[in-house]
Amino acid sequence: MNSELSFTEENYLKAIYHLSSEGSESVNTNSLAESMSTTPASANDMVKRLAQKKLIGYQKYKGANLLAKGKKVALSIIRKHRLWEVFLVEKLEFKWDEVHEIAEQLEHIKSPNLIKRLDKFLGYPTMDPHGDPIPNEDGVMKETVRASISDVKIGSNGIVVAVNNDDTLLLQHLDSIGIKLGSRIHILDRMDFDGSVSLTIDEGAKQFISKTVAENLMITLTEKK
Amino acid sequence: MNSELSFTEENYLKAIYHLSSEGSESVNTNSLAESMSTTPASANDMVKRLAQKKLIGYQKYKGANLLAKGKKVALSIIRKHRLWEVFLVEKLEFKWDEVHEIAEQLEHIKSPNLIKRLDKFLGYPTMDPHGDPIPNEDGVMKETVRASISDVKIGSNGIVVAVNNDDTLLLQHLDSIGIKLGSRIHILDRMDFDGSVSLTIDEGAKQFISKTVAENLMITLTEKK
DNA sequence: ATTTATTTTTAGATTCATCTAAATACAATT
DNA sequence: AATTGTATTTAGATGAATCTAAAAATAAAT
Repeated sequence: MNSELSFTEENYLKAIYHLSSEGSESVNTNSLAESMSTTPASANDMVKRLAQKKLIGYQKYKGANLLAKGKKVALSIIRKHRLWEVFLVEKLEFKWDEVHEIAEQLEHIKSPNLIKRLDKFLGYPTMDPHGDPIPNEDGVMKETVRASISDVKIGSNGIVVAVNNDDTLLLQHLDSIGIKLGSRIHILDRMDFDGSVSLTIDEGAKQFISKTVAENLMITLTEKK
Repeated sequence: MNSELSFTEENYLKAIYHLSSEGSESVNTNSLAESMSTTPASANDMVKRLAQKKLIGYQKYKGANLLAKGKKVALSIIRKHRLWEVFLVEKLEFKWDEVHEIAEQLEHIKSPNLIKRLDKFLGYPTMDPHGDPIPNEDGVMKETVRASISDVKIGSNGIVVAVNNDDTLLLQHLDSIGIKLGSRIHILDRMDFDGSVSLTIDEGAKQFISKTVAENLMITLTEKK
């Protein structure tokens, strides 16, 4: 009858949410296992457990999908993760590429009041330092219209709102060339032969970024500069 | 070779520290079990594991005592616990009787940097909201000279620095009669027949507290008012 | 429609933290 | 020194969360 979930259970729910974009489509065992850095057998064990607790739907060989209860949990974990990231960056002066793994731990702290008060203390932010939206208490978040730099038209202007990757090396590379959340981007050109992109950052000098970097950089489109 | 300790292991080390006042004397199985709200058998299992990891000294039937490594861990957990309590009270505006169980979770967050930055953010406090000293990075803490109100001479003045008890009812009672950390106390009299004490709080009107309350209230003695 | 390859599931083990119940050691008294 | 009582330890089980290795089901390709 203990409804407290383990850290692992919470992490699986979060992974299913992320893998199924909004928690609707069903997630197959192998990709879940990969996302959790574990074996398909372990993922399958966990899926059965979560299904028994009515947090996810699951039928043999058909994959897993979040049920209402499970989606609620996933969104609350994501909310906590992102609020803690804001705290770490804005209050403790961490760089935005250092906060992910600490937030992975903090997101599991259980307290009915803590997150409410943290949210207030931070001034009710709607985005985390990576530009991802923070769900409100009911799990609702404003989705921003965003696109990868590799998909956007030449001549577009936008603001960096997310990096689709937690790889520390990539994040540090971006830092070194001066790209951070909130940076204003103007797309100058895209090279057909290797997919690299030339652009300006905050109205600065022309720079090149590789196809891989372009693919992982998400911007929201803006009209002009 | 994984040196990461589980939450439970950390909690046992902390309990041994508290039970052996400074981690020197040895702690017997039964009191450790009681302090961890578990059975002597479980405590004994854990003691064997911690001894194998060279965190505590242990010989059959002789009890457990912290070794240098274990004491360091215990003090670092206590440091984290108390810093988080300061954060919760001073920044998130929790009352000081609400923070213990949240800090019990936060104290296990692992990050080489987090506590350093939190400490700085809080202005390097030396005491937690309950008046307990916060160990520095090397595990050193300034011990304040303190005494229970039930032991102190009539006519003494002091400042409330700690409550030797986490019982929520007691903490709420203190709150309701206006006693909090930092309150200035003047001892007027002690009744022999029931051990109750009359005193003033922050130069206010004369009040009575029961023997039990007096025993649990620790003050540091000050010269005058 | 078979065969082959991939994905998914099961079966059986392992480790951690716990338990109950029983055995053993130590301490205290007669 | 034998007895009684208490503290401590062991033995054996249990439930998570994991693993490897093997079996079964589904999907893809000839």
